[in-house]
Amino acid sequence: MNTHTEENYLKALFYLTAERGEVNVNDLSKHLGIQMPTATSMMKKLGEKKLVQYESYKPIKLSDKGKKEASLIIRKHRLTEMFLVEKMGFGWENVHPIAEQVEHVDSPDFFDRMDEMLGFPKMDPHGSPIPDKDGKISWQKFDKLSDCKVGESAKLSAVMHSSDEFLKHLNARELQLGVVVKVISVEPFDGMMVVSYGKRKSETLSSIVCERLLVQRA
Amino acid sequence: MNTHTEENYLKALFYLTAERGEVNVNDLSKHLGIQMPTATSMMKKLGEKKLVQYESYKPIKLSDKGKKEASLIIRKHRLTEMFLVEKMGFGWENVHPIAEQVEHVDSPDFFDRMDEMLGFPKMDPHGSPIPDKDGKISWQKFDKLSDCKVGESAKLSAVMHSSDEFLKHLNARELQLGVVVKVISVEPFDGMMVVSYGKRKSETLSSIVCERLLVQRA
DNA sequence: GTAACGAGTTAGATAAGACTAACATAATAA
DNA sequence: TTATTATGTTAGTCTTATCTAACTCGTTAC
Repeated sequence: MNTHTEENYLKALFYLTAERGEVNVNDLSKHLGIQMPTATSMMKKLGEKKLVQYESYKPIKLSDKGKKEASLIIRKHRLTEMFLVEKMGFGWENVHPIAEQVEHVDSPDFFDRMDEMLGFPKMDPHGSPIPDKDGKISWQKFDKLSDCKVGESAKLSAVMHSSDEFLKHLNARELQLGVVVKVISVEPFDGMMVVSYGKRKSETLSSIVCERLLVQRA
Repeated sequence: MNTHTEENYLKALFYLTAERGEVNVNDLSKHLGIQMPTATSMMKKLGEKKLVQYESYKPIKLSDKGKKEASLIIRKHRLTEMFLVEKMGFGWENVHPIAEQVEHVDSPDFFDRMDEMLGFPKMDPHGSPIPDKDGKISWQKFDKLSDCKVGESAKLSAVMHSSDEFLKHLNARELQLGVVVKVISVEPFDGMMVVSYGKRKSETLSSIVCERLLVQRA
């Protein structure tokens, strides 16, 4: 069994690998808000436990074992988020800090029961895939809304880097997963988009927002 | 804010005080499965934080502040147990170890939501009172089944020292909270009781069990 | 091709929470 | 009342996870 701290390092490595391809000590320490020597010494430790492949001055890689353990923590996190939203009535912008704590609970039964009550969901409230019991993730390919052309319609399917503020921004515009958005116009200079969906016939979204909205084209 | 470890000490002190009146370092260390010096040093620390009144070689007392903090952790524990049983379908014999972990989650909203979903329950699945948001506990006076006389009827209202094995023992006899039990006979030598309830017309209970069953006389 | 800077490591310190060994106090029994 | 036993404390060590300061490696700029 790993400590909570070790679990948090594994999770961070998993996310950073998915996001940036390669992870170095600097990225990792910034992501976790710690100093570099702390990260270095933890990498040595996780290296000894065969959870990462670590050699001085080289990029850090999760081993297969490390990937699996990270996935299983992420599974617990995402199941918890889904449970909080679907069964306990929380808003999708409020569940992260709670799930961040509950994910460390050591009780397969607890999470299996959530899974069952939720009907074995494939996605969390932000559209991120929930790993299965073996830690396997079925990656779905989404397009960014920012890649859609004028006239195209697409279903909002997931959000990237879901922060509190970003999700509140979407809430204020009634942008929920499942909504079908049509691109009315794109500002060539800054990529700002005017879109229509539901009752909203002309909503303007910044390119920053459009980059972070993942969609399935109609 | 206190650490998980400190929270566990506060909880232990609260339970031991309720149970034995006075707590000494030896009791505390045995209860928590640690060595005495570890308990001594933690008592000094909690003393500095004004959570306990501690003087060398004297019994340990929780301060009012310490009592309140302990109650609030117990509140989270018991709400969680109730939630696991009522909303997630766990057996009352399986919820303790999960609640032991979930109780340390720092999120008033999370527990308030449980409370609300449960209809603001006064008792946990074992009949123990759930402290209110101020940490106040409404103690209810129960009799032990072992104090009842032949011919008396009483409603099973709570259990003491609810361990896994004890609860399974009750499950096997369909003894749930709320069941009305009638005392058929008492063995004078060892206090063993023959009782009837529901469909069970003649069930024999050891005095150990009867001592731990708390009832309200009819 | 070397200087400078960013990234990474080593060494040593600290705090929390545990331990053991050794000593001290208090309560109990003879 | 003294000896014995149980309880409690002190001192010192260990591990985990963090830090700072100082040194090293590597890459980019000139």
